[in-house]
Amino acid sequence: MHFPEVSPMDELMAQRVAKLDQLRALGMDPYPTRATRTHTAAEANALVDALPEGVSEAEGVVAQVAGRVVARRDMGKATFIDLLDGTGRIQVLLRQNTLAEGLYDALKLIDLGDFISATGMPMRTRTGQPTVGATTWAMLSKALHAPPEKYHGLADPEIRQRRRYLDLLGNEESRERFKLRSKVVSGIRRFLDARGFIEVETPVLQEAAGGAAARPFVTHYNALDEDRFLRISLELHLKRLVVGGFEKVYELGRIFRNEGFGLKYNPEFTMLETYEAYGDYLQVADMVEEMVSTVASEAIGRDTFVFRGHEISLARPWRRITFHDALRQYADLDLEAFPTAETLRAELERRGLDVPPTAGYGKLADEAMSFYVEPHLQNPTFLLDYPIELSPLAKRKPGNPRLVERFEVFIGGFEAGNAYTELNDPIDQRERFEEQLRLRAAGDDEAELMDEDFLFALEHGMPPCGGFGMGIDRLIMILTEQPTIREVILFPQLKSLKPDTQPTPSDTAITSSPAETAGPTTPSPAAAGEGAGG
RNA sequence: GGGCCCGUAGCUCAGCUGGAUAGAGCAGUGGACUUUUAAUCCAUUGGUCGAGAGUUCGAAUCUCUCCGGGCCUACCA
Repeated sequence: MHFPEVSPMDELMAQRVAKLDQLRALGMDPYPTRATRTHTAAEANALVDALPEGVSEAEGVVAQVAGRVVARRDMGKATFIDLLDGTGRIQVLLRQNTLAEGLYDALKLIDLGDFISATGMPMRTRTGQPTVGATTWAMLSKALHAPPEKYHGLADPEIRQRRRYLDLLGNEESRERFKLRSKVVSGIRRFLDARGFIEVETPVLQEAAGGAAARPFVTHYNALDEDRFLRISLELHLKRLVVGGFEKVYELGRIFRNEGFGLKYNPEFTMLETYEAYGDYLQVADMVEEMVSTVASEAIGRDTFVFRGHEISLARPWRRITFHDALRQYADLDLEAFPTAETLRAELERRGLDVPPTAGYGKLADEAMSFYVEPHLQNPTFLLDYPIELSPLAKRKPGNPRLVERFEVFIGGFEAGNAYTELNDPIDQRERFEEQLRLRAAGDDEAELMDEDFLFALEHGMPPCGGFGMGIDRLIMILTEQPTIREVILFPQLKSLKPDTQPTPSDTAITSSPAETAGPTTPSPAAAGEGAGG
């Protein structure tokens, strides 16, 4: 195994713990209650960069910076320390002749990973590096473990994902990637808000999880002594809101699907769903094109990406092709020649595809699409007009009762989004649910369940409506050019650690003499913490 | 579930066709150095080589079992 246990008090940690006492002996609290800073690293750097040509000191300016000690170069009577804060790095120069008595010697109590503050004049060193020429410094928080190796960083993917804090504090690319994710998400919100959408929140815990073909997680509600299901989609509640009169709604939230995890799957993932009254799936397609290309350009500054070896352009317009035409083009398969589940199954088996025994017509067509078509769809492509069997919540296509007005959008060879002209005929919707129940009875445990309240809502009338759903994580994968979903989720699902490898608290028990400031031990744990401050 | 691969110091990794006391860099400790930036230089601490069993005069190295993990595949619109 390559996963380090939380070590018992090893030698390195013992040395750091001993420094706690040494700091206290010098009158320095290793964990002071609060800190002050006047400048972020970025502000301090900018201040120096703004100095006129030939001027190397910001005379009269006193800047206090704070951050984690990420590098240290000890030159004898001068020491350079690099601090990392949320805005970047700032170098601090500490010299024996500019620090108060004893403060220079106390530098040996600073280790990599500690948080300190340093105060002094912003300046430029001989080599041009913006630097705070410190006249004093203070410990803000002492770290008891060494940070990851400074040059190679933390490389083990498991530790990087399981202990993301170590990845983030050691690997700048990782920090940048998650900042980018945040910019994309806020960009999506800005885009939708600007178009008059309102953001809403709907229940995660549901009596029946519907709106998608997936198995839910089950949990137990103690107060009612009933099971609840974690939502697998946002759809049915958002459409209730359209019935209620909200014309443009979206929700950006976590959904949960009880399935395995892998390169592009995580059991909990972030979904965007939008519903627009008086819209249809073609209007939604226009909006999606605009939203994704706009957000990519704004958040990342470009609209071409290299994803899994393919160059992908998000520039508009995006290609549009029907589901049937795509199968004709990439598989030389004409679905109209195989109109029943039996004939289609026979054809796919003749071609050597391994299809699940319970698959109905829709599932079979989808299998063929996944196998033959999906890998070719690198640049954004809308696949239009799906078989009705695959889409129990979408409205029929006028003139062709076997198709629905639906698209899935593919980018980088996988599905990134899904949209319908929403089915608003309550009678038709009831029949579709009944068909789903038949599929379920035939062994498809991902088929939709009847949702009587949703039907009751539709029976009150829902305006024509275009709806859309997009897996945000997959979009982020493309925009950050990451081949795995785990690299774009801060804390991805991982196998649980077996008990004998789990850190045990007693292993990390630390003994050092109590701080002068420490009060008597509170006898009741319930009385501790939380109440103070404010 | 199937296939391939990995586990050596706190971190990043060598060593693996069996050979003596298991190495390097970083981090740590001690020392030199008042403008460095992967600082440099000198010295030095630290390892039950994932665990167990076996083969052998001798195992980090070969075999088996187990533990933990990764990748691919399968499952998963």
